[in-house]
Amino acid sequence: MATLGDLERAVMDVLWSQNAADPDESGLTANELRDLLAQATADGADGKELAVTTVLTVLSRLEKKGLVQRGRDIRPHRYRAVTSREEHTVELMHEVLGSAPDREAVLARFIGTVTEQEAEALRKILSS
Amino acid sequence: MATLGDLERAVMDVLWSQNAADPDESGLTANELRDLLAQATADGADGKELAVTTVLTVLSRLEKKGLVQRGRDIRPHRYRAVTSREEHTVELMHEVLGSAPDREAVLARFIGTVTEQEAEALRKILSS
DNA sequence: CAAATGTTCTACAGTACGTAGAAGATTAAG
DNA sequence: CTTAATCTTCTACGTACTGTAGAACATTTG
Repeated sequence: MATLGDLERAVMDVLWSQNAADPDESGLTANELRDLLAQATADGADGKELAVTTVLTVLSRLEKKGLVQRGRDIRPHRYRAVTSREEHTVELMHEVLGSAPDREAVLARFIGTVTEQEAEALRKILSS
Repeated sequence: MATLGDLERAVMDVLWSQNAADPDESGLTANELRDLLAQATADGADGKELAVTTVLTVLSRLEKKGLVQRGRDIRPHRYRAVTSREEHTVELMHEVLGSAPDREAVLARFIGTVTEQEAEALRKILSS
């Protein structure tokens, strides 16, 4: 599938948060994204403003990778994540799992490594 | 963690198969590996012999990534996978899962996507 | 229309990976 | 032990991906 770089990942994180907070939102513009990115990284120590073109380049690449959709009709284009973060994560997990010849063996081991709380949650889900 | 290239992956596959077939084996030499790789790809259409140095370079990189261990004491060095393919896959799944803020949500969705047979296996494992 | 704002093109540096030759190290053969 | 065969390390190069952004083109607004 698609392996993401640090910045690409950061952009997706912003888009995913946005989507989760306001599912009906039409998306973010490159400028809004740049500001949100600066904020997000400001927590740590970075907090630098990227050039808008940088953000746009990344967005184009993410679009090509199928992770981002852009509204081309309206003019400041608006970008949003195609899938939720959870869906994306599940896809990745499947991709990883699919690379193993013995899926069940992997699953068995995998289960052994999750927390008891998570195991409990899984039991519930599986019994329904 | 470590993302593997095509050749790196192919090498790991050979090492993992070897390990599975003969756990007490001391490993493979670069030359043996090269031959096995040629065989493996020969099934498809490739089947070309790589230069031994190519294999050695890849092995060094895999060693640096912590996926391969080499016997330096004996002289044709012998290489083997540090972990089993299953363990490795589980690690990757965890890595992916860990990148999500809501692990349980991801797990829930994930479960919904496995086959019924696998779900059954999971139930068994979780109930023990 | 001119100015402001937004988008696309092009570009470059850094890193990862596939690929392997050249040179140095070690073992085997005579 | 000296030479030949074998093995390992160093160095290198092309390609692809990513972060980064300026230059040029397009669109909207005043």
